[in-house]
Amino acid sequence: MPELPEVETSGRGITPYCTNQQITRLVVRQKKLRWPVETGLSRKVNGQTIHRVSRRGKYLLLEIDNGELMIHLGMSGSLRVVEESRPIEKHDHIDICLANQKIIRFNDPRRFGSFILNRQGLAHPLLEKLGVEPLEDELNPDYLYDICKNRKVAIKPLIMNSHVVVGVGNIYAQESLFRSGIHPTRPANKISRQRISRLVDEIKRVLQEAIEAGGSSLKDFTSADGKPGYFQHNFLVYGRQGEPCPYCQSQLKQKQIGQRTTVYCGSCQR
DNA sequence: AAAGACACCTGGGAGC
DNA sequence: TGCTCCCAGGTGTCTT
Repeated sequence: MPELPEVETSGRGITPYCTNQQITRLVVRQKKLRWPVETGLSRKVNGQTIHRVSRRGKYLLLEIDNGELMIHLGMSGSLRVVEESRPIEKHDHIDICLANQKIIRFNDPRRFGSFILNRQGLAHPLLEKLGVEPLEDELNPDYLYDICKNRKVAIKPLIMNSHVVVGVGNIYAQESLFRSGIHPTRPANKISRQRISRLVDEIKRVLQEAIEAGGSSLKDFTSADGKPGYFQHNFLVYGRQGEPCPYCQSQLKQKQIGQRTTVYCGSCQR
């Protein structure tokens, strides 16, 4: 399940192989992704050079001559660097073939991902309304508290709202709320500035730790066997319903909040 | 404007 | 073993 740390790690993983490389061919085997892959995409990017890899939210941006390839991994997508000889596997939907004989291969079983040629830069409809980057200074206590004080919605869906802050998915929302001792259903406007400040710190910390863990577990992005493998992080509450709270030992609870499963500690989180 | 429901899709696990 | 059912997850879009 690619959350921001996996996206960041994927970007770093492919960067050394594709930066300043010419695209010799683009192969689309499956057009039906989250949005249909643009007709003639292959022709449009053929011969262009990838100048830079960056990230906005969970979108990876591969800057090319006349725009950028905007890749979203959805919930099950992955990118791998493979040799040309590597057999095509199930759900290998798109190949970016490069002049250095490497292929950036996009695999996505659930096809919630997307592969878009963006000619509008940050004005693209999918980018223009995105909230702040969690690891930048723009996510700070002032910013988040200002938003929270006017909202009655539960804090968990609020921090998962990509128009507020990008890159906080279900897993890291649960982890950061647990670490900051805030109950996931607490209305956003009923949380003190001090506690919001703590939450901001924990969001940054949990994401940063996961990126560092990913960087070490993914050092070879061309690894022969298996997928790049989303790193196993030591989650404190995610997926641990019924287990004892790591802080107070009381049994962790599970609840649907905004159609998303949420695990939390009823005594540590208020 | 805010909040909630819903859709998209497949693999994997549970229950029969 | 095989079938059916349900769930996970991100996020855009529609409805209230």
